[in-house]
Amino acid sequence: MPAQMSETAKLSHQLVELYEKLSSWEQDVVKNSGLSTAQMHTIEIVGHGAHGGGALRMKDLAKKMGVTTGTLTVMIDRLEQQELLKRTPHETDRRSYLIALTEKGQGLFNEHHQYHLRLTEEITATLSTEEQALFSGVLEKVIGQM
Amino acid sequence: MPAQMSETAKLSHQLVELYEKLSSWEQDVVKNSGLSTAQMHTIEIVGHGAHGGGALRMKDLAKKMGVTTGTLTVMIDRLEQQELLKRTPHETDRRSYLIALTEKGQGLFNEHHQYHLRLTEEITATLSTEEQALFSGVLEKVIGQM
DNA sequence: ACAAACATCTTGACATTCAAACTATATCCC
DNA sequence: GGGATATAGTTTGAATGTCAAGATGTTTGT
Repeated sequence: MPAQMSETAKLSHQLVELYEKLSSWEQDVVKNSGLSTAQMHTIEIVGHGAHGGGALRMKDLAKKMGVTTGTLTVMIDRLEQQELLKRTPHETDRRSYLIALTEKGQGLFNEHHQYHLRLTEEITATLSTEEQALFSGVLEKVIGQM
Repeated sequence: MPAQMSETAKLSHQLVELYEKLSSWEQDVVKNSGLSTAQMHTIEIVGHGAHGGGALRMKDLAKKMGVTTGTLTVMIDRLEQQELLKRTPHETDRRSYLIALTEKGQGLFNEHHQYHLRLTEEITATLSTEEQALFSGVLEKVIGQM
């Protein structure tokens, strides 16, 4: 089915392009913060966890980020040195820590979140309200498929 | 405008989520290839360049990837050792090389491209033909805004 | 209470990355 | 043409990121 295939190829290309652009946008934004992208990514995940399901343990955070706990140990060490986040003992499991943002880290997260909102506004500026709702609906389906 | 704002916040969150999922999907796929994600990314850019505008110089490739030329030198060294791509002298500028895929590299690129197509098919499986076309149209606008 | 499983940290070995210094070539300007 | 300047790529040194394997302390199941 060549017609169908060609539509898939087009969409695939667009997804790659979107990904590339988001990636380089994020790199540019992060560059001005003094952190590496990996460090900012950690801040983002921890910050999001704080909104959603609460503080994460090292293991869960590592899994979510796709790295080993050994990698995460030094990452958290560095961010803790910069007072952006902190380890607090798990209440019932003394092997575990819960990783949470400090006030300073929360501030950085909020600031970065604002950048995301601004980017989203920019890239949806040409869409009508209906198109935005539609885009959102399709994204929900697409994300659900992954 | 809180209603408008809330829609933007939702879209922003969805974009982040899409990005995260694409990212971890790519990591999983690449893991089984023996290359790092950065190396596969290089293969992808060079491969795409080959379709579009022809072979790239080191400097252009570095810019496209958001790394310094120093970083790219060792990246290309490694990929050349693995015979996935090669430097060829620039015809008129003897300071420059043109970076191109070898046959082996082209094979890897094609294989990876197939993975992308398959993923795209999967994640659009629940969309009707109209929704797909609509999604594609919105993506085009969005990408154009970046 | 004891063994097995678990969560984290530490260590050692590489890979990745950048900025800055360096080499070779190209371009500009007189 | 020829010297000054700019550019392309490489090399170097230092910091960061990464993993696998082993060590330590904790929890769980029996």
